[in-house]
Amino acid sequence: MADVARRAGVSAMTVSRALKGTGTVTPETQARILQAVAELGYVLDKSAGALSSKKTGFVSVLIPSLNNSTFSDTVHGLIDVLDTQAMQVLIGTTGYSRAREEAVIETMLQRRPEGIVVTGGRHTPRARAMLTAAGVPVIETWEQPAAPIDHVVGFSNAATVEDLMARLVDRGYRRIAFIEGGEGDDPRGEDRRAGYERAVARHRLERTCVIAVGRVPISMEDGARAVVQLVETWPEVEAVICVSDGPAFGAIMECHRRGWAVPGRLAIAGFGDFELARQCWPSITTVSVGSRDLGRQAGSLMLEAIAARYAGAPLSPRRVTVAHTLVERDSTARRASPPTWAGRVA
Amino acid sequence: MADVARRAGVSAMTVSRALKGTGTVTPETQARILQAVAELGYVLDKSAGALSSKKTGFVSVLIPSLNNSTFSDTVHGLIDVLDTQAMQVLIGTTGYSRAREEAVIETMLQRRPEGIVVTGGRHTPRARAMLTAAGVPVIETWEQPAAPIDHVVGFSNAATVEDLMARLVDRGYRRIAFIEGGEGDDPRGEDRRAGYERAVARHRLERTCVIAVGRVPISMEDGARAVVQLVETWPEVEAVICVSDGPAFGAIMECHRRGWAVPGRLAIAGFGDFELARQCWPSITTVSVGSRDLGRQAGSLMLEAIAARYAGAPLSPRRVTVAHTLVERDSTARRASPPTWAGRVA
DNA sequence: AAGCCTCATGTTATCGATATCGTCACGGTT
DNA sequence: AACCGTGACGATATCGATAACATGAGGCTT
Repeated sequence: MADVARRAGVSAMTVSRALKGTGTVTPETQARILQAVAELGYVLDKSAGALSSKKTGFVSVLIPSLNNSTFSDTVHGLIDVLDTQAMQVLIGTTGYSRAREEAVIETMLQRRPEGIVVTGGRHTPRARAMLTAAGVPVIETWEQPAAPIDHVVGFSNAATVEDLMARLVDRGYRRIAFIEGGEGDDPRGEDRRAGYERAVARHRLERTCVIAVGRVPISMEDGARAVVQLVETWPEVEAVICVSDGPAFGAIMECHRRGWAVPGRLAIAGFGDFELARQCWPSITTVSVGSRDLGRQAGSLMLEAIAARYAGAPLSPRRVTVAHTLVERDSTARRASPPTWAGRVA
Repeated sequence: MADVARRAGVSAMTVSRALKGTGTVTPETQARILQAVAELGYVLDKSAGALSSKKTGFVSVLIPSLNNSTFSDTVHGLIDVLDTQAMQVLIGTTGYSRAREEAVIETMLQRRPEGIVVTGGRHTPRARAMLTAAGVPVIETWEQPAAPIDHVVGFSNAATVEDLMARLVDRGYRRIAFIEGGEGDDPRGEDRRAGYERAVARHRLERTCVIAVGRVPISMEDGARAVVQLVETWPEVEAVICVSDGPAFGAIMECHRRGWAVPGRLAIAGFGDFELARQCWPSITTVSVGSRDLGRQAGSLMLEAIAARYAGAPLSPRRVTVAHTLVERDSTARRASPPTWAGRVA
């Protein structure tokens, strides 16, 4: 930066002002500086800037995995918003493990983010302590923790599945099963299952039928395996809810392979409203939670919280509930099961 | 850090040494320091460390989008490897736009990454200039640029589709179409299409049939629309290759909806070997490029290049070609078309 | 026993920017 | 004409760590 200053015939301070738009600089000086910058190919060093201004321009976000389109949507939503204020998102993946989450949080804190967004509301005690002690806004997402660390932008996973169950019961299904992950730590999946169980009780259904397969996040293939296991174990089951759209899709494809009509033989629903659910044949009944919008809302709240903190009036903990929508599609249609091949095969 | 030093009765320098494992510190001193750290809840500030050591611990990676499972797989592979050396990955998304890529590169350079991984081999002139001038290892991935900036870990998109075409021709298909994106900048998609065209010429097929729909990256729904358009435009077409597995899946589902047997009426192939392709019914013939492994290889090369640079012997540009594999599945099976419903509908 | 090496630790300078305060010139006010 | 406010810019201190060199205590060599 000193080089640029010399070349433009000004002080480093003026260069700094010119480059970040703050303070007052004469248009001519500004032009001279920008030209010097261009000639020298100078690039501002934000690490240094961060050190003196105590603002890193980072917001950390922790998600279980990048491969899950649902969470990457949320991250995209966050980026959409934070990008407008030139804030950069530092992404960390926790691999559905609280222990890894704790480790990632520690790494992240070393970068002094101005805000932290985490997925879920259950953490190791040390993780929780670190988040609290960080002294920056924290947003927990995708759940509705009973005792939030700070802010929350989420929804109740249990409630979504309860609603879905109510709909299925309304459509006349009584023997409804649930497919979930067998190993690993997936609090949101557990909540959904709890919602299923509550619904079974509330609607006085005969019994709960839960098939647990694979390691979270369970795959399409796990769904395929699970549906077979389900039909073998409880042949009387009429409908099944999968913990997410991936396994629901796998289950449907397996039914195709075996010639089990969906929803004729078995109605299948998922969670998440992946693109796949809309495009699948039959289209999959699911719950939409608007992941990208969830990310955007978290982003806006984060900007507000950061600004408030610098203004000396930290935001008191906010709880934003994002709406979920039941998307009823063909895979649970009660009669005239749309995907029947009768008469359509050439 | 001074507080920790005082509490442990040592100098800040010793604390620094203890914390980053470098240098020599007596076990007792180490223990005392770690205890002071724990008591004070002190967290190292890497921005400051980066400034003085001139090592940020960042590697930037630019991908078109997080939502594309293929690229996130590559990023995961990168993280797998870089994590072992406590290097953090800074992810930037370019939204399939060279202009955005240029902007993101500039932002990234302000963070002084120790290495940069970009997707693709075509960039704006300024982007290229910035990458060159950055003075750190650069790896271009997912393509085989003719004139690389520095290192390359990729494959020829054209060659993969040529291979796939050869296989289809081998299976007896002669009228083969290609479905691609209509708007937007997707160099890899264009390469694949070029491979398709070369194959049409080489095998002396009657003509090229290209359907372009939607904006890149094209969706499942785009694939569904495209296949309808295809059958209407060229009813004689026997097989179609889609620019990726997403639209291939959408096309297959649309065929189901319309009662067009796959592969009986139309064989359909994709690209990328998404999980969906394996689980779909019929399973989708595709090209696998091992995205995660690609990421791992890029990661290893990056570590090597970074180490070499610090050792004063920068690595001369390397070109790593990752193998692609044809995965032939049911969606292009020539006869006894597996997915026929004859006799399986109850 | 003198000399040397090694190990653990301390001192000082520095990384590259920005916060803060100071300076100076200029134009408007009374 | 003296005064004051404002705008443009400079000088200095500082952010929090680490590189590089210095120091001193012991153990080892011959």
